[in-house]
Amino acid sequence: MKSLENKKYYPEIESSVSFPNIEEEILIKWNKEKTFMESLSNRKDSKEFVFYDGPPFANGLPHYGHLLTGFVKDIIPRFQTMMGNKVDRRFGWDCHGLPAEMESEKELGISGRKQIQEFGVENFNNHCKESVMKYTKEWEITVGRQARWVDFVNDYKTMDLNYMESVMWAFKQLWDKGLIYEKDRVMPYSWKAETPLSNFETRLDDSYRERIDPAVTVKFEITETNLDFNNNHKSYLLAWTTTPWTLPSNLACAVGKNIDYSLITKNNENFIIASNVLENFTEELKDMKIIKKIKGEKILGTKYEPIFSYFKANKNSFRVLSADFVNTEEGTGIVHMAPGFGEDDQIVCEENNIQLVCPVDDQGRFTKEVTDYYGINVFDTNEKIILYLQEKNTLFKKEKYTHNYPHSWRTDEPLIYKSVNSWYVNVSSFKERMVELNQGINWVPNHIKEGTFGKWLEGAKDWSISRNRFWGSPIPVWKSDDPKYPRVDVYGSLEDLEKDFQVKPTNLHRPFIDKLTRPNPDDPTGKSTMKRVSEVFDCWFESGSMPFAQVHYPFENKSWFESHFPADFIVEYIGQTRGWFYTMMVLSTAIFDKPPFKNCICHGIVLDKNGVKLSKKLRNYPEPELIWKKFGSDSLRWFFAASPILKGQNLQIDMEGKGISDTQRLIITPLWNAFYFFCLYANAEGIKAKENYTSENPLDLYALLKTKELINSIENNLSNYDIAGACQSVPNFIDAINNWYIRRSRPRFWKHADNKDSSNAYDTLFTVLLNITKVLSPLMPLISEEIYTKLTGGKSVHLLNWPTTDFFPKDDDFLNKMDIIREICSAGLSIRKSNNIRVRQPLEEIILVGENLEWILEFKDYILEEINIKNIIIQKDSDSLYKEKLTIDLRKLGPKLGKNIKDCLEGANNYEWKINEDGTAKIRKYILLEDEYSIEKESMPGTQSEEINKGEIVASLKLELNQELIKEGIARDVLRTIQNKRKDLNFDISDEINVIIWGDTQVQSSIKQFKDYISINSLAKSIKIQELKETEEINISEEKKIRLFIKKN
RNA sequence: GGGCCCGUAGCUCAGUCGGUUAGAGCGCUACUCUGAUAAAGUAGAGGUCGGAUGUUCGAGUCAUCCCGGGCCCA
Repeated sequence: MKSLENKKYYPEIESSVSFPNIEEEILIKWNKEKTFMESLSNRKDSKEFVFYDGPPFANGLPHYGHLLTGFVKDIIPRFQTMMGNKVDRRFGWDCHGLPAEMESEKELGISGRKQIQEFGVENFNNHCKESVMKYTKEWEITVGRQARWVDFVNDYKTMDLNYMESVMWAFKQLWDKGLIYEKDRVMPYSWKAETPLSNFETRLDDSYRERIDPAVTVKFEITETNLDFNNNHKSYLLAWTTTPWTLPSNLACAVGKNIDYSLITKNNENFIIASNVLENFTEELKDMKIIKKIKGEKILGTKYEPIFSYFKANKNSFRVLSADFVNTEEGTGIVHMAPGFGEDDQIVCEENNIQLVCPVDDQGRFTKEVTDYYGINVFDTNEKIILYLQEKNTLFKKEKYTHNYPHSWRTDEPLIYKSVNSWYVNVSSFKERMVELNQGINWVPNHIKEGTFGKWLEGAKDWSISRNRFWGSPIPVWKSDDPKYPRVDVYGSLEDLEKDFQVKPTNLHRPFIDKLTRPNPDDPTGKSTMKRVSEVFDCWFESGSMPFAQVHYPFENKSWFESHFPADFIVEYIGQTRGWFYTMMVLSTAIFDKPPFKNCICHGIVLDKNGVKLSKKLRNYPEPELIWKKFGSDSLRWFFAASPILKGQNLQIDMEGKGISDTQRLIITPLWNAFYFFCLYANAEGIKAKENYTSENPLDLYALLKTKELINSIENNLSNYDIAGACQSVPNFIDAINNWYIRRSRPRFWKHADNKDSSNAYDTLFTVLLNITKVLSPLMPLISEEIYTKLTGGKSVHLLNWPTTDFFPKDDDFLNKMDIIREICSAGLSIRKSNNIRVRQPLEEIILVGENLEWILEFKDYILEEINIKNIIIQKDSDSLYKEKLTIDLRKLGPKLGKNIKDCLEGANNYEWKINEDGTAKIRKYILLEDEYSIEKESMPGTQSEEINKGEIVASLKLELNQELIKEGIARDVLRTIQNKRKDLNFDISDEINVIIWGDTQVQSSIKQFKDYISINSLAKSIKIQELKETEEINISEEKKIRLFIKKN
């Protein structure tokens, strides 16, 4: 069938290939040919599509979450590039912050502020600078292997001088707008790291762990109250706490106004406690008597004696206050308040003019006011304090309490809540504006806008942006060191600094920046000095500054920034609604009064098989390396892209990568097979195909229209940032091409290279493959590149424009027709199945009943061949095959008939209806208008007929056999048996053979009659009918057996 | 305790404006077909749509409550 002198226009493709190997070769090729750069320079003068790349922490290795984000960060820009836009992709690195410092401390074997200072801030920061970039190589390798195109050369780093200057500028902008203030506030505080942490810092690293703490219920002796206990005993408030160490700092107690409390008495002591917690104290309150029940508001104003006397003189203190946050879930319904160590406590006490006390130093030790515990870490004083309470007879109850408590992610020590001085952005003053601006952002999934993100903005609190640390952008505030001559200077540029300090800094890091001091201009004595405050920025302030800081705005690139802000598109995981999305929103609203981005995809979290977050400790995920080697990165990309994870849901991934192998098996391999088929036969026939949209062959038309449909679908979905939606249209398409178009067209691809229809087939398949490699290129960039380049010899599919559908056929109705043809074939096969008639047995005819079905005859051959039948009969109606069934339009009739709809429905289903001459229908006593019902065909019960296209067509097979048909069936059985034997003997497709067969007389006569048919299809040079005693009998069907011998010619 | 998301077949998920008998893909079983294809076709098994109550002629879909999971905030 093939001749050796045929010219081969396509590479010889293996049917089974190693996709990982192909991928690696493509990556090498891209590298060599600098394809990414070319894709950018091609679009030099095009409209820009602005993408912001969120900077990862540089000192960790990339994991699945990064891979996932990375795929999306690649898919959308590739698509937009093909759509004619220029899409810059600058990589960014988040260099500053606590993780970087902690890593350095570990590497240097030092810990804590004191040791860093001894080591030298300059040395320490130098080390941070090196250490923080140590995994950049690994990042480049991984990002490269996932076929993500990123510009690593022009990357930005948050530790660059230019970047830091822009951050400084941003702070000055906020300062000038009056949005910055400095204040003591209670914050999560790490006494190991000696710095407060922002609330999202404690969350993002999953810092909550189980911890067992003592929980004590203590007695506060009442000194003055309006309550009447009807006796003269001493009275006490019962309060509960899991942090006994905060008791020395107690300044008040709080109750809920509307909570019910009981006044009770036992053993000559009175107590106040919430009524519905009494059952938790049955033992301690055995034999108690309830004096009366009251609402919390009656207790307000009651005064008590502090347990510790350190702050006895504090004004307005030691009273019962009202607080909304009090509940009776745990404890006593009376909350002990230490405003130095609880945020809620602080707010309530401030409202009541109580000045807070905070007798704990930076390292978590009591200061000297607390004489008894001076210098001891607060956690170590818990037991000592409990002992003291016992001695003083103020301990009412002691328990162990297990709860989730935040820990420092690095050092594992429990955090404390502690009042510290910090710089704040007054976010609450413009949160309404953020909510408004948020309306202009398109979120994927949509519910993020009003849900997670919208709600977060509505409740936004002021943001603590300073950290008492070393490695970070400095807070650019200089203060007078003498409170008698106060002065504050804030700087927004290097130039401003130079003006006042006569030096232009070349490094804004500590300790260099701290060396800039000058005499206080407001101090006539000339003795005080302007010194920088010691804090550095929260690194989230820096990443939030990325839109402008990455280009050193406003000092450079002014017009660039103005045309590249806001971004068209960003993507990160859903948790960034508290992180990067949020901090960008804050800064962008405050400084520019604009949203920072227009479209944002929030993807979900990658989990293991059991729904547990992936973690290095658990090793509960396959190494990316393994996935690359086994399946390649396109499989992983598709697995992610087609999954619900892009709609904010979680995605489970198992150790063996099952979902990933399914992707390869169900998507990539079938696509490859279509390509392989094309190359195999085009080479065999010596054909060079060309792009051609004009074939009128129905199969070609169908393939082209399916392709057009696919292009439109992927384009619409990707334009709307619905990547999973784009993927979803592909399996159906591949099925149509492989299992219908190619299968039905197969004979057109061989043995008649000169034939017009054949070249149409080649051209069409070529055109289909060419177009799908284009539209799939964002979704599987490596495999589509391989197919494209092998198919066309072109440079790269990624340098092309998105295909236009202008050239494709317009007859979209044709698609429906062909789909009905496919349905008819399914019905035919189904009828065969239920009647137990094998497909090789030809049948006489298929009967199709319905209105206006003549068009089906155009497609006659496909049906005949697919279900092995001789003829098609089309009829208008047939009483024996179907009944007419009336279907009511419930949407219309439901409201009209109300309760009677049931009766009407029953009538319709029992065929108690008739159509009137005016087109109305009568069912039982109801009259239905013409548009309130429809008539469909319903096949008669039995095995011979099936409904198609929702009852518009009924198909039936004529099942009777005659001698001719039986003989032909036997001939096909024989052929199949010969073919199987060839396969068993490993003969080549083109080997010619000689055949000897023996069977009964019916078999013999079949073979004689269909000798040509058998020999042509099995490449048999000769077929002899001859007795074969030695060879085994083979069943060729349920009834027939033959003996068969074949050998190569 | 509050907010957001989710709960539909063994698995992964669709399910429009509430509408008659709840779908797809994968997996499983049987049969069929097959010289590009580790492919394909036909069928079968597999569902109290997390639970309850309510609204309605009618609820997977709407409302309320509860249960379970995830994320976030207290």
